Amino acid sequence: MVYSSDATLDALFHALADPTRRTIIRMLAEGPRGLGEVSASFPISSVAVSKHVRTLEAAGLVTRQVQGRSHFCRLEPMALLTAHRWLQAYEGFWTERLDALEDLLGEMKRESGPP
Amino acid sequence: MVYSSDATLDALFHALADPTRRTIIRMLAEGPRGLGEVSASFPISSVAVSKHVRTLEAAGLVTRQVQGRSHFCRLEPMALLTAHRWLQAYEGFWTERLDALEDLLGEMKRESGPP
DNA sequence: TTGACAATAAACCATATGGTTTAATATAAA
DNA sequence: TTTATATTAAACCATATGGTTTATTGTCAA
Repeated sequence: MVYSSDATLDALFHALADPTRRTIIRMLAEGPRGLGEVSASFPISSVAVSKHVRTLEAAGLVTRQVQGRSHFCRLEPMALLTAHRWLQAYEGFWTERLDALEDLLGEMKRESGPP
Repeated sequence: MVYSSDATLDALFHALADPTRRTIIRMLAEGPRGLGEVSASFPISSVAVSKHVRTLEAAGLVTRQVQGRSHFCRLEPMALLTAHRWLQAYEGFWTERLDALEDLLGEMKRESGPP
């Protein structure tokens, strides 16, 4: 198992905790975009969007390629894997609950049963 | 597909973005604990821990059962499923990358090949 | 060379966050 | 009935956050 430091997870989950940043991620999942284009799709200032992108970069979720005066942003999905792995450690707990729920539903069906 | 509101994801990822709160989660994954016991295992004040637990409750990650003057906390793993599902939407992206990496490694092995 | 344009830096603001200490509240035990 | 215990409420503090507006900086185009 690969462990990620607290600081990494802090930055990662913090980056994901903002709706604007999650929207940027969804946007970049469709392909790399210029910062200008990203910025234009939000009702906040380009300065604010720029900061959000920096936060995403700090979390390793986005990388940037500068070309003249345009900056291109690319999603780094491997960073999401880190969060996914953290959650996977608890996967057993919810599947357990889902299974219990399924069993319960099965019983209810049998009880109200086929006439 | 079940969608979770922005506010839900905000609260959830924010709750996960703090190392103390993640430790509380790990602790409660072993079974329900009294708030006192949880509190005692951190170097911060019980008031601070209490606030963290409230944050976890707000995110739906923990529920509390009051028994006299003791409060018992229980992990609610289904809340984690919400975060997991959000991440799953991007699962394809990183598996793609992992596959590419695997292919590359395979090629390198073949090239340095069996003599 | 002179503007226009894309992006950041700096300064600023209101609010949120994570922590503290000191009441206050409710329950258990003496 | 006191007194001790478990927890929260309130007030406070330093710093972080998400936003703004106004310089700056660097690059492309006229």
